[in-house]
Amino acid sequence: MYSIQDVSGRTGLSTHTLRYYEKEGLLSPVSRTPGGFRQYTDEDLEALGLICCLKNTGMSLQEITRFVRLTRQGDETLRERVELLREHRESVIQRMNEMQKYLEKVTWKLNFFSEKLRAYEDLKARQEQ
Amino acid sequence: MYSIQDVSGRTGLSTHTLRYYEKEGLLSPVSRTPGGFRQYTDEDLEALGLICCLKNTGMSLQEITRFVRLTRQGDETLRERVELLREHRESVIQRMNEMQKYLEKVTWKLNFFSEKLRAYEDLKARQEQ
DNA sequence: TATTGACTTAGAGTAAACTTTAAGGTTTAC
DNA sequence: GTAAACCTTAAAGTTTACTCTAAGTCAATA
Repeated sequence: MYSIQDVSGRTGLSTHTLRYYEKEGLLSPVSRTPGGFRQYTDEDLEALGLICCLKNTGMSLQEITRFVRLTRQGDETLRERVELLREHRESVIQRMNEMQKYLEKVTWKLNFFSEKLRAYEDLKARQEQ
Repeated sequence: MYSIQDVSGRTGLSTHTLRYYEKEGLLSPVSRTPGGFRQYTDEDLEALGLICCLKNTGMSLQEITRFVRLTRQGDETLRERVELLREHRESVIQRMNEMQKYLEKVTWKLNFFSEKLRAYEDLKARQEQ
């Protein structure tokens, strides 16, 4: 069992964000101590891991919420969930390919400017002589 | 020479966004017809290409604006621009590596659910018999 | 027992990057 | 020559994902 503070440390999400996610339905209601404090289970941490994974690959909180709701509805929704993940996976791959291309352009520009800088500094050095 | 509409079509940016970028200083003031209409040059298109490249690799408009301003200041700022691009390149590579790891997790989850779906449908088929 | 940190709800505030609206002027195709 | 299409600026509005504040109560630790 983990306090909200523990979970914040482990996930890198602020306590505000953790409560916000729960309120928005990204995370099932977390169990409480008799006094009403949140007690996160290993399962909750696992769920948060998947949420972060989806979020960090560009899925919107809205879509993640949809996925989580489907999960809660049980095996009836397996097909839909598989479909959702498959589409997400494709879009991530596509985005990574795009990124790769953009990265090549950045690298090209960087080399171009590096070369220009070298020439410029050579020139300055010669002028100072 | 290209109208704002042409450029919108070529870049995928809306005419609103093109004007917004110019107003915000991401793009140097575009030349005009006698009537005041924007006339984009090939150079402008080139500049927009770099802007989109940086934006699509996660650079904020603020940072892009900084980069563009440095470019306008000439060779004095070459070192700074090289530094900026180098740092950006590193951050893109790091993000891509992270994405790769997250993608593996998504793939794993997808396979897990696919298998579960297969088992579930088998079960249903057997029940229907 | 005092202090620190947790809890609640509700709602306001923030930042980025657009996106739309308002009110009007310019071009061009028929 | 006129209507449709396209242009202008300035400013307000939208969306996403938080982030913070308020105001009051409860729990745990030194």
